[in-house]
Amino acid sequence: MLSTARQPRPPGACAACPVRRHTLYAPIAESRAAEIAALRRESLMIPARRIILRQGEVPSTVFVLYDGWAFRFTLLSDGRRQILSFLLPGELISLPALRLAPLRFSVQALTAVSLCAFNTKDLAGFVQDNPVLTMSLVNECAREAESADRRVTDLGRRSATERVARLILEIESRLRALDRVEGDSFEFPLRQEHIADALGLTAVHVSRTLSGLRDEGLLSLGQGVLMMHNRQRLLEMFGNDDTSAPS
Amino acid sequence: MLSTARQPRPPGACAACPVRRHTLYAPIAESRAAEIAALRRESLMIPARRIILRQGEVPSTVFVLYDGWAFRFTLLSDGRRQILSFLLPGELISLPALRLAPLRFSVQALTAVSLCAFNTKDLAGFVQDNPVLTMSLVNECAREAESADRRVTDLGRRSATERVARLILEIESRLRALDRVEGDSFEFPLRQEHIADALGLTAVHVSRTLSGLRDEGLLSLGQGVLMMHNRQRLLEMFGNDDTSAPS
DNA sequence: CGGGGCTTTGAAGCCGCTCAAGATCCGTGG
DNA sequence: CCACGGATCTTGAGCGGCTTCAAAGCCCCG
Repeated sequence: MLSTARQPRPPGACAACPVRRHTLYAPIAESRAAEIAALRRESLMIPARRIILRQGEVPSTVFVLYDGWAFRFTLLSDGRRQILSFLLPGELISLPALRLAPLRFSVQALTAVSLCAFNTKDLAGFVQDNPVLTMSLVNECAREAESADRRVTDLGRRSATERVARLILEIESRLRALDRVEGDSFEFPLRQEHIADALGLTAVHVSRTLSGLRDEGLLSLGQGVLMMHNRQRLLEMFGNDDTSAPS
Repeated sequence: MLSTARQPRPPGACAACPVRRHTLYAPIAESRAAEIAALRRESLMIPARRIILRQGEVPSTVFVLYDGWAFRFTLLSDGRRQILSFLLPGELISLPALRLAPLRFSVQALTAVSLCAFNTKDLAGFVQDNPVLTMSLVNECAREAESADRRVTDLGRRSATERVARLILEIESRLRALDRVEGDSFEFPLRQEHIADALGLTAVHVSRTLSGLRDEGLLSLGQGVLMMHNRQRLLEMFGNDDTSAPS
């Protein structure tokens, strides 16, 4: 069952890591997985809602999200929150940490998550010694920049309905790449408040917006599972410009 | 005189390049400037408003902006425009080009502009062969990501007045690092429509917003020159969270 | 002395916000 | 198994920030 509350899988041996091909170090030959394993310091299980990294700190640890969902965000002085991105299994938490500069955002577990921890300096050194990994890092960086540009465009120039639909399409596309979409439905643990804080809206208006999409027969959402009733039409209406990975 | 209409300086010898210490290849010893010079293919003068790079193409040339202003943007199918960032002298146009992937944005000259052109593959090779440059590239990338995050937060969670004030503070801070601020005033060639398209507003409302700031005695804007009458207060009111480089 | 681009100002309207009350869901403990 | 309580979602009513449409003023260049 696609339950939000299920426990995340604990990380196992790197050699058999199912998310490996989606991580930064994907290009490393399978035979060299031992080198990654040697770098790994430990693995962690963290409950939902726990803060993983705090804005302002200089983390000595870099995490790879093994299972579960997390998100990056900033808090304004008056309490308003902006979610900058959602993090899915296989993703690094996070690149900027490799700079040894103070973090400009915090990271919080959305569901319960499991993490692999690497020493920042060890990983940085390993990346520098492997040109192919460095390119992988630059690529990863560029992909993140593209996704930030897409979000800026959504916030600056699109309506609430467009934003919500496009966020859902983006997540579906990323989950599909992870092979976590079954038919037309997939795990979707975001609360409406998360959607609102990511898209510059209020939770109340997200509720109305989702009702609208539901009434149009485009999708339904409940029990932490999202179901697309008409993915084709959703794509035509909202995916035209540049959804990350159209299929 | 700080005129928008002045001709941009044409690039001279790399060894004497005044923007060198602000570019990607800043860490390269001055004595090795010849290696950069050898990579440079040509230099260009481009008039205001000309498109420099087009969304969708895979540019074989990477440009460094030597003098003048430019901006990155995307166009939606219905004609709406979102400006993603403004480019100032010394900056690369642009990183993602090094990936040899189709560009997700276009670049346009805001003022007349002079550029140094490098062959994409040559530059990519040079960067890969110099670990210190690779780190520089990653850093540059991370800085761009941070700035995109800041823009997302502004668009998602701040009022029109906050957005406009913070854009001005950001540009002032970047120009200051380039030593292009004289006292409280600096060159500011953006039309109100550029501000609007960068901040998710309309030009009309930017006009009202600027009037408000002017009436508060905070700044004045005309002839392509912006003057801060009370930088201190402007910083206190709008710079609290994370303006790129507070001074 | 025109004329085109840009800015300013006004009036009206709409999208999304705020405040508030109910309904529903879900984990917890009896 | 049921009852409770907190979190989440839904719905309504009224408001406000920003937009749209429009007209007039300004500025600079030719």
